[in-house]
Amino acid sequence: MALLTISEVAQQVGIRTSAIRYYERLGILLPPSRVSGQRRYGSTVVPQLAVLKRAQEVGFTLDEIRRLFFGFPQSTPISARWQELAATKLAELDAKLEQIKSMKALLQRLKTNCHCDTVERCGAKMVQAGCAE
Amino acid sequence: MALLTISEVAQQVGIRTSAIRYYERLGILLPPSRVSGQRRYGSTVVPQLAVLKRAQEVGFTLDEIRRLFFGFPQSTPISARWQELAATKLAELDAKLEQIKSMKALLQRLKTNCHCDTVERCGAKMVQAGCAE
DNA sequence: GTACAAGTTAAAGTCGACTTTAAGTCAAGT
DNA sequence: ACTTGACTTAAAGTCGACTTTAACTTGTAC
Repeated sequence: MALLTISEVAQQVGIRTSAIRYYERLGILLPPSRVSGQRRYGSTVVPQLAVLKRAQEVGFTLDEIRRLFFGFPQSTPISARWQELAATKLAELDAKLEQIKSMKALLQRLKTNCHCDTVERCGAKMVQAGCAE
Repeated sequence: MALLTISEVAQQVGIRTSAIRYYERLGILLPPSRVSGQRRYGSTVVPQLAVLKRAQEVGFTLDEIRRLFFGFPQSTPISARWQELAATKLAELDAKLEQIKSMKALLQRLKTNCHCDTVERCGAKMVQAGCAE
């Protein structure tokens, strides 16, 4: 099984080499072997990075991803790890959803109900009742 | 009509004095008059900051807020300004809503459908079909 | 006259996820 | 011998919205 250079890994996964080095510095990727100073990766790093990428897509921070990889007893299957971290994250996503919905509602009211001429009038109404409400 | 010091303004609006100075540096607030070097504000600054705050609450950046205040012909009423900027912002908020919804969906599928043991297996499946799909 | 509170400035720090830069190493090809 | 290309590192830069810090001035109270 051939070892991969950092740029081969980057290309296969679709990220930059600088990101890979950054993940290593953060302790999300274990330091790989070296050949005359250069990193050489086994092929397992590709699926690892795929999981990292997917985890980012669903909203996990790099800190949480490090916990996903290294924050459980080694015997804990990845499925169980997902379970645990997903519960919290889903709640966070729900909170964000609600926040954006209320931003939308507030903006909609402002758009349709505001008839102010000046910033000062508009702001004065907001101080009292919220202008367009 | 009494002039307000920066900390009086800050207290009335519920923000820090450092934020007020920051807004002035960005050109969102006009430089006020001075008394022996210190800023003195007319009371119109309070509703102005109320509008700024509200604009932030509905998702506008400081750059967009500067446009709200100074990016239109002076005769343009604030209501018309809101109209124009709100249209774009509502579309952005909708996009964010959709993004979060798809993150939720993806995470949900991962949580309920993933039965992988190892990160490598899970990632390998993702490369192919997305694991839990 | 001196301490204190509140103001002033420019510059640097914060957070997260990286990227960019500068300077250097290394193996291979001509 | 020399160039090229790919790699290495540490440190600094980026974005946005501020805050914090350090050093300084000013007016007022005792």
